[in-house]
Amino acid sequence: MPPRLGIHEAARRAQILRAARTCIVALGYERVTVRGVAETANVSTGTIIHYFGDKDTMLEAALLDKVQDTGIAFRAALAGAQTAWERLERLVTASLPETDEVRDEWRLWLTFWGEVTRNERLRAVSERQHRRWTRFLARIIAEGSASGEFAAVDPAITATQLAALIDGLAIQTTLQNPMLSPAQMRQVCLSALQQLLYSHQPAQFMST
Amino acid sequence: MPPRLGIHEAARRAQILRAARTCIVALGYERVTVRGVAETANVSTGTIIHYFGDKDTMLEAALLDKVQDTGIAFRAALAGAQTAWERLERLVTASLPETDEVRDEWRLWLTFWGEVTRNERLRAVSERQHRRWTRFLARIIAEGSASGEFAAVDPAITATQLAALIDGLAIQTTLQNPMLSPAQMRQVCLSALQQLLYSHQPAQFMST
Amino acid sequence: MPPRLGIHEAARRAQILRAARTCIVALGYERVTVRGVAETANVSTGTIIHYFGDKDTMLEAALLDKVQDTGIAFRAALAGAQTAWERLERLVTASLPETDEVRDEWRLWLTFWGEVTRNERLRAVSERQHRRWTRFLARIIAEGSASGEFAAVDPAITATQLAALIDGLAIQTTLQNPMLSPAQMRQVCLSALQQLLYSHQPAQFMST
Amino acid sequence: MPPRLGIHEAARRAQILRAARTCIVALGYERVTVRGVAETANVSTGTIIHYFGDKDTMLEAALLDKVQDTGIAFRAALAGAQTAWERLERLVTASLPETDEVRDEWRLWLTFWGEVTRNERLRAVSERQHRRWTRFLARIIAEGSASGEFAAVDPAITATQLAALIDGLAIQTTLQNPMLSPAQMRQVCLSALQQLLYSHQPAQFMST
DNA sequence: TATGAATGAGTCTTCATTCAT
DNA sequence: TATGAATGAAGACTCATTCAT
Repeated sequence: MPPRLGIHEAARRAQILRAARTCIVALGYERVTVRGVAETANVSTGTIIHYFGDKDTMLEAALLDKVQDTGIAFRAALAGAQTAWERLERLVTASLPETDEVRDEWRLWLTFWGEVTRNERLRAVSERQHRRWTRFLARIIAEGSASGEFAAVDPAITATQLAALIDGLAIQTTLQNPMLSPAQMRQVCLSALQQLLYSHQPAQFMST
Repeated sequence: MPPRLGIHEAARRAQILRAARTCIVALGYERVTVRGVAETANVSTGTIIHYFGDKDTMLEAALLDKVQDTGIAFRAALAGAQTAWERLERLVTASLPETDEVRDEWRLWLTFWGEVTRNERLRAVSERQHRRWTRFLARIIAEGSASGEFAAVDPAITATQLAALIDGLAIQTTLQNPMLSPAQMRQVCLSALQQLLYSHQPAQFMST
Repeated sequence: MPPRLGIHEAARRAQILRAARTCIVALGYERVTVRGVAETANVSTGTIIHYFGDKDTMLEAALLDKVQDTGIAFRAALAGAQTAWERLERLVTASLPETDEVRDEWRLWLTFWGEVTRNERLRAVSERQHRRWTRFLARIIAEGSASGEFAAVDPAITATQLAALIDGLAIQTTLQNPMLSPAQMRQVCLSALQQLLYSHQPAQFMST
Repeated sequence: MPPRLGIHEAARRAQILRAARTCIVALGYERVTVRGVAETANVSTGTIIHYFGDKDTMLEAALLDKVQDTGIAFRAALAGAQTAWERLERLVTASLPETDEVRDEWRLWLTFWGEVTRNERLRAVSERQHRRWTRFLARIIAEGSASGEFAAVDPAITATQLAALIDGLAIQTTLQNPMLSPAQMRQVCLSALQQLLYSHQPAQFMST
């Protein structure tokens, strides 16, 4: 049964990593215990060590596994969008910490950022993921600019601004700040985005 | 009954909290140990428990102590600024994770956000602090609007946008993302801010 | 004020020892803490060490202080008793763990016995106190025998039997065994005592 | 899944509990440390927690384990006894704190009584055990009465008296009181017992 | 004489990891 | 491959004791 085993193994790994993420979101990165993940995943502690070698490796894998495939959900959100604005609007909407699923994903990001400052491997992934995400946004913005839908903005800069805006707003919304419900986050975010995309670029201010 | 005990005690507390923050930044919230803080602060573990009752209380105090007085540094940064724009520019500049001190403060915030999701008391402080900070920004923006220096924007909304922008950009800069050095962060942030403040408010888009 | 000081000191000591006994009864010998006694006595921990040198010395003193004066209450109980039997009956009655005060005293004895097995100094006091108590009983029994009120028993042996009976019954009654309420203890004890004192001494059984 | 785990586990538990009793007798209930028990039992501290959850649960188990099976040794002592008196005599003899084993068991009881006052679970066991023991004695006494060997005494009351006598005497003997060696305890105890069993029940005294 | 802040050794307990099965 | 009993290092916390005041 050699071919089957690989599949089985992959399923085990995925099962463990999912359990690990549940634990991370519930308890925080460092409060996660191997035993806790084992129970959540319905396996023994030995199995986890068997698959990942040690706890830290498993926890990193749990973060990376999720962090790296964020794009998938977004790509799905774009299906059927007609204009560049509509696409950006959908991405923003898909980012709102409105459902438990999305909120848990943001919590994972908050945890992730907290860890990245002290873990070089995570840092590399964070950087790569941010590059992917801003390039993805920049491409859409560039299309909108090219078609005349948006003003002639710098796609890379505007994408960076949009990404920061979403992250910054999502922090407060995820933390359940009553001043920034998901609906308000949407409004505030799209309002800013509109000004970034449609307004005449004002006279350049001094750079550093 | 030793004289001036209150003063001495306050100094001890401050000494311990400073040490705790050093440990948090270096190791992460949960990896901090009482022994570690004690050694950093040059006191015994017993002293820490004596002053704070338990580890968690001390760690919370360490976060709150810093998080709550952020405004002080900012107020200092404003001295001598002539225009509203100049004031905002200085605040942005003061926020750049350029020096070790500011970068450590941002690291503390990243850690803080990671913890807030699981700690109601921290959540309340996070919210209060965000309210203070955005109101502080809104007041400056309102002055600029009133004087005709800025367009007639909604101060509260624009302040929320600016705060999010700073937070979102600072995450990447603090994490040493090479695409967003402190200088680049400054440029990207001020560029967005200019568009938010000076451009004609475009026709209102659809709200939720 | 030299003469006053001695009095004051004695009062302090008594205050501390009373507090210590309260703590012992409530928590058990070893669970008593210096801080706990200090708070109960409304003094500082330093004061306790000042007076007794260390914790163990204080705890021993607390036990001895009480254990040694047990006789006082008993002597009072005898006032007005006409016959030897009446005297013994009153002593038994005074021994019943019926009031909180007497029950707490028995609890102290239970604790004391638990400690004596490992503390030579306490052992010596325990022995002396038992000798006093049985001699006290023996004297009354001898008087009753001499006057013809009781049979011609051996006072020392009968006193030992009575003391054991009281101790053994009091254990169960103090532990709130529902089969042995204070009233039942009284009945069972006096019933046995009557047989020991009034019946014809049966033919001597074999000694060891 | 290791074979016969149940058996192995039971042996481990017994090994730990025996070590715990050794420590209790040597040091006193509260002075026992997990580390000490672990070393005595030749296991790790982790193993103890693994089996019992926490220290208190283990200590209780150590007491209960012994306290509950006291009857076994006594039943063995009865083999070959012809008369009811002989049976009681053997029980008394088996109770003498003469050997280290029996003395240690009495020390355990002294410790146990000291703890029972503050532990409801232990209290329940103490009560149950006392009921068992007195019923066991009462049955023998009833047989002796029925056969005409003893006077027509109330078996329950006499059993309670005998049990108290044994407990009370054993305290002093266990505490090595020179006035009450095991041999003397035997004599004093059997002497009283004889009067309780053979003498004419005197006219009933006043009940409460 | 009396205080109580400070200490740090020692406690229980947790938990990642090992390893025999 | 998978288990989970066992380990023991490391953690938070307790508390008797010291000592400057």
